[in-house]
Amino acid sequence: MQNSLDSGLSLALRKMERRTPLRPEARKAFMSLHVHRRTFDTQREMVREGDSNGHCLFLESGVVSMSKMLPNGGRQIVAFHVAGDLLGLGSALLLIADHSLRAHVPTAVLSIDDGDILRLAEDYPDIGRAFWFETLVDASIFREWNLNIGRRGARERLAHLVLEIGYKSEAAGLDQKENFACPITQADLADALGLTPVHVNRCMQWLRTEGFLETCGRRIVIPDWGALADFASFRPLYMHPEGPRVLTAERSIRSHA
Amino acid sequence: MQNSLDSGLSLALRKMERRTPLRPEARKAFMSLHVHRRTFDTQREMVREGDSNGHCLFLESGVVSMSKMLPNGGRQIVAFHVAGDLLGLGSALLLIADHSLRAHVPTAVLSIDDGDILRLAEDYPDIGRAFWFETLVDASIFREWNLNIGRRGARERLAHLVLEIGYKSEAAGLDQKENFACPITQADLADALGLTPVHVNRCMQWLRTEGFLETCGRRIVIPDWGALADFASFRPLYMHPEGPRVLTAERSIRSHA
DNA sequence: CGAAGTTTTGAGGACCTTCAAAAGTTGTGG
DNA sequence: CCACAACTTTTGAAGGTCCTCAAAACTTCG
Repeated sequence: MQNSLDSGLSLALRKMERRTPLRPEARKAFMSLHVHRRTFDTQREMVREGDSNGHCLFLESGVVSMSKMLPNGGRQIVAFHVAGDLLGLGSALLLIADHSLRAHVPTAVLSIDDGDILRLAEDYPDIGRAFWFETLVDASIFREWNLNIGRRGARERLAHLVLEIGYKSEAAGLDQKENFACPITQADLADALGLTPVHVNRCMQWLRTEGFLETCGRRIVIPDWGALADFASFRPLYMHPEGPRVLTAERSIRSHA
Repeated sequence: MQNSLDSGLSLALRKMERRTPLRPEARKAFMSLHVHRRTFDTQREMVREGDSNGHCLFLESGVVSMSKMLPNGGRQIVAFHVAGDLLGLGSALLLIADHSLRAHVPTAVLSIDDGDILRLAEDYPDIGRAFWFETLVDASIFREWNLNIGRRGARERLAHLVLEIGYKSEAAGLDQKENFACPITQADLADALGLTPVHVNRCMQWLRTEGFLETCGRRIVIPDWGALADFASFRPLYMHPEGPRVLTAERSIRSHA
């Protein structure tokens, strides 16, 4: 069993190291994390708003959304995650989950104890920095969603989300960004965009008739990436693919005391 | 000069320590940070989207907004900050600013070199954890804004923002949450809420006629906090006033190698 | 093959926007 | 201290985007 779990962790490590190279000791410590695999069916809630935290989740395969609810029943999806993502890094330090996590397809996660994550970040500063960076990127994506929901028209808004999902799928090594699986229903897209399912459907049709995209089954094809990116003013900088600042070699100058 | 700068830093420290107590060495290292004071007039841009980062800012006094622009001129304010807040912690690790910062009243900040922040986080794990926690809270607030903009009606949305500003003012020790300075124009509120200034004005009038709030000059009074919080489904949990998880004493169990 | 879920269609209406201008407030310099 | 300019808030009217409700067509899955 430990072997198959290892292979899952190494995916997380590979993804993290694409941005932040780690020192060998840190890599070894990461790989020796004690993990527990769990699987979830489609539409299954993995974490519920208000739960007390306890575990970080590494998404091995599948698609997961993070959402918040209103007392009147309104739901807002605030993020989508694909294989390779670290979910709920927040739970390492935040005591109570302020959001829910839901699987959109059959999904496998590796569950890691919060305390282990925290100790890892404390003992290995480069891992701590990598976690902090991931959190900063998440925050930046949330800001872009604010802009998207607050200030773009419905068609641009939908287009922007579709481009983001394609971009992330390619970055995760799952698909090409111009042709990718998108197993998210229009109702869920609506919840992510602050729109109604009916209106998402009409916007989707409009994007198709304009030739901006094609759908076949649960797959999306974007014939001219540049044209759609231009239409939606999509610039992937907000996902910070350039990676974090690297600390310069001169670590000696320590203090000003 | 160093003395007055010290008093600014100690405000930051006090605010951070309200959540995360630091060890004496860490506190001392924090206080010996090399800082540089800068002041900005009303409506002055402090950081522009696309700038390369270099400095974190500690907000000593004033009000600052973080915003993002669309090519068509649309602006979305994604956060407001008050005295005591650490702005642009992100710039420690993110190379390029994906947002602008603007002063809304005459404002003073202490500017700290990114590298110093990074080294501090690396050398003192408790400071690193405090920075990470601040970033997690910021991310949580962005999520709540997604929900606010995406799923609440205009009046609830405005009410929610007003409550957040009041709550933060009290938490920062500047005012009472039921009676606080709000030097933000309706046009800027509109940019934060994804609405037009005209509609913000009408919502404001409605909130007043319903008795939910009163305005006098640039001050807001909330006669019945509970009633307005209920109307806007405002629950401050998303700002995580409970503070971060504290690491248990047994630090010895290190690895599973 | 039937059941459940998802996408599509239609019609009417609400919420919020746009544009334009007046009234009120704040700040500045003579 | 007043006068004036600049900014902010307020008002009105008309229109568009997006919503609500409801039902039909299509797809997926057991």
